[in-house]
Amino acid sequence: MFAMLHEKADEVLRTQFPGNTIAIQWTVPKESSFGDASLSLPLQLASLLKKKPREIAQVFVDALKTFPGVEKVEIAGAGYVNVWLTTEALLQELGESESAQSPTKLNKNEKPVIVDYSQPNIAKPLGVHHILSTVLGQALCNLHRHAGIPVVGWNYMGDWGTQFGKLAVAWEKWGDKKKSIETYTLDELLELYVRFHAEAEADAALDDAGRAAFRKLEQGDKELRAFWKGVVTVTKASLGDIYERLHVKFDTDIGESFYEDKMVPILDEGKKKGVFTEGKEGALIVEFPEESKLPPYLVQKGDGATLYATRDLAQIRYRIDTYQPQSILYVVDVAQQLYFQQLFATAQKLGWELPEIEHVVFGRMRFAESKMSTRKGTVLKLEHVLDEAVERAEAVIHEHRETIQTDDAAALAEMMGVGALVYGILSQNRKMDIVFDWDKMLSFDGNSAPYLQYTYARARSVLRKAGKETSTPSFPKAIAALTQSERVLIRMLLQFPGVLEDARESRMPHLLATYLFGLCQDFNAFYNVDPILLAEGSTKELRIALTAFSSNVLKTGAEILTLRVPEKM
RNA sequence: GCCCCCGUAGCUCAGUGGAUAGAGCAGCGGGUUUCUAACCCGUUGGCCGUAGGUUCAAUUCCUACCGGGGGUACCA
Repeated sequence: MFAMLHEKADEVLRTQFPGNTIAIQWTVPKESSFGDASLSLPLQLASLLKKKPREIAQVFVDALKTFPGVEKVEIAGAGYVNVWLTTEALLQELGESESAQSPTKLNKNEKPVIVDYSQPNIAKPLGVHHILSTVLGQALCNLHRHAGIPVVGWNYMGDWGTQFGKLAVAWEKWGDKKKSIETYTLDELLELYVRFHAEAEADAALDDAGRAAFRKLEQGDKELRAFWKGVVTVTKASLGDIYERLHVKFDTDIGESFYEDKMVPILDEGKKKGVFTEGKEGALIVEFPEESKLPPYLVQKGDGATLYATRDLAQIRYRIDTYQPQSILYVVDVAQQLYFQQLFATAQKLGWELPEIEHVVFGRMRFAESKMSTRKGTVLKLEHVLDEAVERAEAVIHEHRETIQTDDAAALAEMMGVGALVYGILSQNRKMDIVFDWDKMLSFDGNSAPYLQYTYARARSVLRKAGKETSTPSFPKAIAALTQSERVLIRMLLQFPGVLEDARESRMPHLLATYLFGLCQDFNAFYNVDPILLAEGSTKELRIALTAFSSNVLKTGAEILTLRVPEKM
């Protein structure tokens, strides 16, 4: 229907006002008194043609008023064309949009999108701030998969670097040798790491020992390799539990260590091509043209050691060669924006044929009081925040013990608590900084995960009572007239496929979160005003179908955002 | 110094060329013989940081400035 409206308007534009290249853009008006679809094109045309906007609008009105499925067309305001659709057309359109509720079949011919996210450091527990990249990245993976696009979800582990040398030294000095390294907890490892930094402040020799140990590890020292492997094993096991709670899944967790033997060829290539040149103190750098305003980019230290930058170049090469991706998305915070500009510019200078490559930036998590530091051990652990969230959810559930319907309060608390935290992050524009505040992060009412979950449970409850729990929504052929709240809800439901597309293409999951919240508001308003089970005939049929449709959209949308919704609560 | 992001209601945030700038929280007033009141309805509250410019139309685009955050070669 909308596609046909678009064509018709385009036809009018081409035949009545030839020679104009303005794009037709139908919008869904905010106010329902402006119709189901609106066109502001006459205003643009008017200034180009030096004619009155309302006269131009009239041409569109005349052409559209007899169009099938159109109930009413009006000129409004300065020269808008507002179109109302017939009930039949709206319901038909709704039926056609239903496919957005289930994932599109995987298109195997399409090249994959690599999403690089989470990026934890080995030997350290996840801090709260890690949740940003983790859930944003997962939501982006889900959005693409839902559209049938192949995805490689990539957890790029920080499993290499000087910190292992330091940890090895700390373990050697203060560790409990009776315990094998695999039986250490992350907390115990962190303790060693923190102690190392505390003591290194007074004893500079420790740092040297740490660097020396890492060099030995790089050279393949057997004992250190075993230690390193043990630490990696311990960390992965511990991370796995948290990822499961967050409903986050990766396709690969190839980390930094994987690229150890893949950097020399890159360095050689860069030198041969004259892209890498000698900088201060024997370092290898990339210089960019004056007008780019990019400062030099360091790819090898003066002492010959490699850096994160070196590994990232090797990684781009590897990803292109192995996956031939259509795009690579780096879900990394804004502090590394310049770094990624330099990285991408360097890959270009090397003359590589690059896929679309984008730094999906997000703001930093700040703390009202003080900055976090892993080295000082002042990090707020993600696990702790999740537990606190679930505890708060339990308290809320307890408050509602008189009316609660759930069969599994523990599962509900987990769903609500974790959901509240995740929703708080995904409902905000990712570019904004987030100031960590317990009450703000763990909101349970208003625009929050529990509100979505409650709305879903309510809808499901109605469907259970109607005996329509499992059937797919079926809309009646004809309905006399729609109530105001039915119409508002239908218009909202119609927007779901477009929202998924916008959220995916702009890599902005909050568009989906905002939409779902709006849908809940419209559904709850409908639920409050229009009786569903007590209605009769085709009205009842319609309302049950709308309830089923809404609940399906809610569940689909929520799960793309990694949330879970309960059947009862 | 230079570069990037942010500045919208008391607070936290949506909206980013179009009609009267929205929501949540907080405040005030209502709604339960109806399918879950974890809800809904109404209401109070805005020089959209400041000043110019572009446009038929600017919170949205451009320029400058002010305020906050981040970055700016041997960390990742």
